[in-house]
Amino acid sequence: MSDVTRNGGRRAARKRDDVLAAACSVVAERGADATRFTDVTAATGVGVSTLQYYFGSREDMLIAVFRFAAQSDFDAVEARLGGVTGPWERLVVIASHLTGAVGSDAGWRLWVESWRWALRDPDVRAEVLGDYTRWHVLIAEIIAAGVAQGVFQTDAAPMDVARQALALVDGLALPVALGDPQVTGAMAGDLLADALGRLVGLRPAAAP
Amino acid sequence: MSDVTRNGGRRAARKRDDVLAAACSVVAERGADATRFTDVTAATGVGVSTLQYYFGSREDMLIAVFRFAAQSDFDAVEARLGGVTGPWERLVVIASHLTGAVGSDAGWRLWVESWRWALRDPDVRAEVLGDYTRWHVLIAEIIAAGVAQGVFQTDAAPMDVARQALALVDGLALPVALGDPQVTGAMAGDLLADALGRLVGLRPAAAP
Amino acid sequence: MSDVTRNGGRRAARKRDDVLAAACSVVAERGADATRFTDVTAATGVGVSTLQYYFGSREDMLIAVFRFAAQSDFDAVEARLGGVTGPWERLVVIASHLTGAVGSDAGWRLWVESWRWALRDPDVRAEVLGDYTRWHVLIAEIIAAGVAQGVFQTDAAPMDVARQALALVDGLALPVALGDPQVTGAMAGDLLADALGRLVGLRPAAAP
Amino acid sequence: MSDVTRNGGRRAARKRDDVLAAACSVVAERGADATRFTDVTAATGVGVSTLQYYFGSREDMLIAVFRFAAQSDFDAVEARLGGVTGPWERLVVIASHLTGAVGSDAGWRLWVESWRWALRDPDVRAEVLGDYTRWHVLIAEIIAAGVAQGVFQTDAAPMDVARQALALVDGLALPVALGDPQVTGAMAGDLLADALGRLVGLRPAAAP
DNA sequence: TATGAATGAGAGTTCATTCAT
DNA sequence: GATGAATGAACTCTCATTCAT
Repeated sequence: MSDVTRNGGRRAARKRDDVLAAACSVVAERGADATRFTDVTAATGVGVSTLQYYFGSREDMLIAVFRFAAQSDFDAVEARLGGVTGPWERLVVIASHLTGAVGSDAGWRLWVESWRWALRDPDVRAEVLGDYTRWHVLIAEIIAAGVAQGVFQTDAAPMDVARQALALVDGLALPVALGDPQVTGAMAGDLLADALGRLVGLRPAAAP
Repeated sequence: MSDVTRNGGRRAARKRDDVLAAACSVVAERGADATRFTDVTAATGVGVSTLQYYFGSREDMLIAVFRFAAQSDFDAVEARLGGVTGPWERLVVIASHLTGAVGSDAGWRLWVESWRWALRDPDVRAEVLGDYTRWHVLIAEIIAAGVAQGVFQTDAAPMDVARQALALVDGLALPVALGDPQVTGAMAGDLLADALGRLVGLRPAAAP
Repeated sequence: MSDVTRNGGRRAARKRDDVLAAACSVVAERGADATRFTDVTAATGVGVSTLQYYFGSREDMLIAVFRFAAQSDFDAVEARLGGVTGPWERLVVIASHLTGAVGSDAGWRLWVESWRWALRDPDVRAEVLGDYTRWHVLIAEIIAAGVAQGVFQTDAAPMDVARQALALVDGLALPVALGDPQVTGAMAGDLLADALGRLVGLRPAAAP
Repeated sequence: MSDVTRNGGRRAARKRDDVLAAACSVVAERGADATRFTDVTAATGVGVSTLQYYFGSREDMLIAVFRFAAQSDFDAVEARLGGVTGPWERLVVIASHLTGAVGSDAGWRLWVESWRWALRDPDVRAEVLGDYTRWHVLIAEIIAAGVAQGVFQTDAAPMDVARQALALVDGLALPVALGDPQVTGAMAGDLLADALGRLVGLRPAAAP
């Protein structure tokens, strides 16, 4: 394979990823069921046939979008966790990312779209549950570390606390995404921090 | 007019409600976007044009389903709360209902479908937020009563605790609905009870 | 048959005629093909079933409209011809009526709708040709009288001249109805009078 | 691109035109309002979706038919005028074409369909008025030439005479198209020639 | 590698009509 | 005499997909 070909391949792969990123926005805005090839076409300037060439069927494209979005989310959080060492602060980073308090709520919307698709598609379900577990494990590790460091105080299993914590995050993202006037982003952040603090047994001294 | 006419009207209204109930099942199973007139037709034996005669457009039918399901949910919980007086027990009733620990998870699925639709339709959003507030208020009243009776101990505003509690319920329903093998219904119930207890400051003496 | 019944019948017949008149307006505005029961319903407040009770099928209703409109037109012209005695003046009355220079162009539009329907429906064609002949005869009589009185001068058969005259009227109504900015109603009237004058050999002395 | 591609494009364009020509017949026979996609499908063997791919919506197809027919008409007359030089003869060519004395009356029917559509659609109206003016101008030029050559004798403006002449043609086409037994094609031709002669002041010497 | 042409399947909607009252 | 409920037929349109280039 010549350099030219390889460069072409790389360029093509990059273009495919660009299209994928644009498709994410479209799916986040319109919803997966309502996303047609034409919508992605309009958002990217790439023809319908080309999309099919890249992804296969429409369903394959949507699944590619879910996977891409999930990975992007995880990557983004890992990047933001990079310099943060305190268990409580790490928890807050994750929470604020997922509730969309930082960044747009496209991530959360795609998360919901993935859930929904997973309800009916076994393959997607497996992937979503896997991602779900990745979050649980990540959070559980933070909690275990917090307990070990004496920042948190709880005798519950870290994995259980992680499940409770992630449930809280997901559940609080809803009214924010819906634009509930009674639950603004800032309020949601406070409610979330307060509840997380109670769940992990945040010791008063460490409270903000 | 005559009794016959009135009965005819009543019978018609009942038939419409029967269709609506069946449509709820269909939407819960297939998802709102994927629910076609023909799907409801297959589930009810009623012709497509009759569905349109009853509901108007397909969208109107879906919205009718959302409304019907939300009201049914609320009615069911109120019925189940009928003989329950203890604040903690009342809270558990609500939680167990919403996570589908009792009854099918059709209710929760429809709840998710409503959210999703609400993200894009302002009218539905207003209704969903209204329903959301109804739950908040119901839970807040229980919490306030629990605090007054000394069963709960928290200095947070009951409405805020209610928001945290409902978020937990919503968030924990997700893995259950997805059939996460690591979070069965029973486990979710325990996790939920434990977390709710921490949030409302359930006094040890009252713990089950 | 009691008086009450007869009055009821008369009242019913009048109502039917009112509906028919309203239906004429609807057909003139929307065109026969595009006129639905619903459109007439909206214009009259009468329910669809009642329209069917009055007229039978939709097609029957349209044919009733054509017949009603044709008769109304003829009646209106005869009324306007009542006090007019001069052949040239009588001709002008007819011309001005048909081109819609006087009154709305609903009459002309319905005339066109009748033509079109007649192209495909033999029964309507027979009626339209009959009406057409009525106009020819009426005009031919006027021309014969004009020639007899020495107001017109032509050696052509009056019936032939009548056919030419009516053709002119019909043909000039078109651009007026279309709102051709180059052929206003007044201009059309002048063109028509001029051309009719030439066709019937209007003697200069009688020219306006 | 390549010859093959270009041929493909040309072939496609030709096919579209074939379909258009067939659609003209269908519209002429059934009327525009009554022309369904399936009617054109039956007449061409081309699938419904292909028609939509070619023309867009059903309305767009009808408008394409109108435009195509109008242009065809004009082209045909220009072709027939090719070798004819005498003003009177040229006038007769136009008249005989428009009344369908030569060729089928599909052209005239489509002309009527265009009028009708133009009554309700502003875009079509503009096009129809434009075509109308083209005919007016063509006829006016002939009349002016005839006057200049001394074949015609009239002091009216050529454009006005053209309007009268075209009105006559349109108006006489009606009974012919309707199959009025009292006005056969030949008679209509005579009536038309006679009336046109009077309108343009055809000098006896030049009469046929 | 990338894309336009063509097409079939399926959906929502309109509308006249029938039936019962 | 008049009308609402219910329903089947027909139509337009959208959209994913296949084929050829």
